[in-house]
Amino acid sequence: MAVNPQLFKGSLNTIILNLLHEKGKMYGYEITKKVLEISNSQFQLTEGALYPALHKMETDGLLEVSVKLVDNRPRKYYSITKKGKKESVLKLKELLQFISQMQSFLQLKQAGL
Amino acid sequence: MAVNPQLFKGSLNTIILNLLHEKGKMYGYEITKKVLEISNSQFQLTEGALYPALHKMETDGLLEVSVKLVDNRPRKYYSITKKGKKESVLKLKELLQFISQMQSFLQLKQAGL
DNA sequence: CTACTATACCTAAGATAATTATGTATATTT
DNA sequence: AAATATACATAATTATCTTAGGTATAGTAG
Repeated sequence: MAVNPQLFKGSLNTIILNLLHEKGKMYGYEITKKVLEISNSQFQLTEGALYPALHKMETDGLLEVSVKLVDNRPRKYYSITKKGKKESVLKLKELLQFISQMQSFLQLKQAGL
Repeated sequence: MAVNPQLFKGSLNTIILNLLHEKGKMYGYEITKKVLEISNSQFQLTEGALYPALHKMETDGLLEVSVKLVDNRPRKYYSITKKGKKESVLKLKELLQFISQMQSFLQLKQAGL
């Protein structure tokens, strides 16, 4: 009973930013696994969606990268910048507003408006 | 303090279907005004988004149309089909799941996971 | 009586963002 | 030896929305 992935689309950056805000630093592959885990396998964040999103947020100055060599393979750790933290708080607010908005819409529906 | 319109994108059809499920029949212009009203002007559903969505749902058999002449102008009333009702219930479930999913994500965040 | 606003439909060009399908390469498990 | 997991990445396509425009009638404001 997976959640319609369409709904997550608008919240992708919000999820990533808040994860990084919380965890400090993570690398791409780790993020995909973590999101799968905390969503009980309901939100499969594909790499084709993730990597371009990470690159864009880096370009926008929300994230910064440090590369580390692990097992002879380079890993790109993303951490959140000051600007990114502001953005993550903002996006969290927006998400909460959206949720409350949709809930009141559904309540109106049940009230028979 | 308007809600980020990006978040509504994935819920456009859900909103339209549930409105029509509730109200019986509505026409396009009426839907834009109603959505603006019940969202306290926070979600401006543009016509460029609405009409293509209505046409697609009609093609998909979720909606059906009856044209009425009001003040010498044709109005296209959309009503929901049996198939559309099933879809609206499904989409409502998906939305509630998404909301609960995001809330548990935010709780995990506050718990410091 | 003219201009603006509201009503009511619509589409097309462009932007954005996701999916799907690949591609590369190493390490581990079967 | 083959398959899976790890770890990065991009390109083509598709979906969906914004922006901007178009048509037309009716009512209101100056």
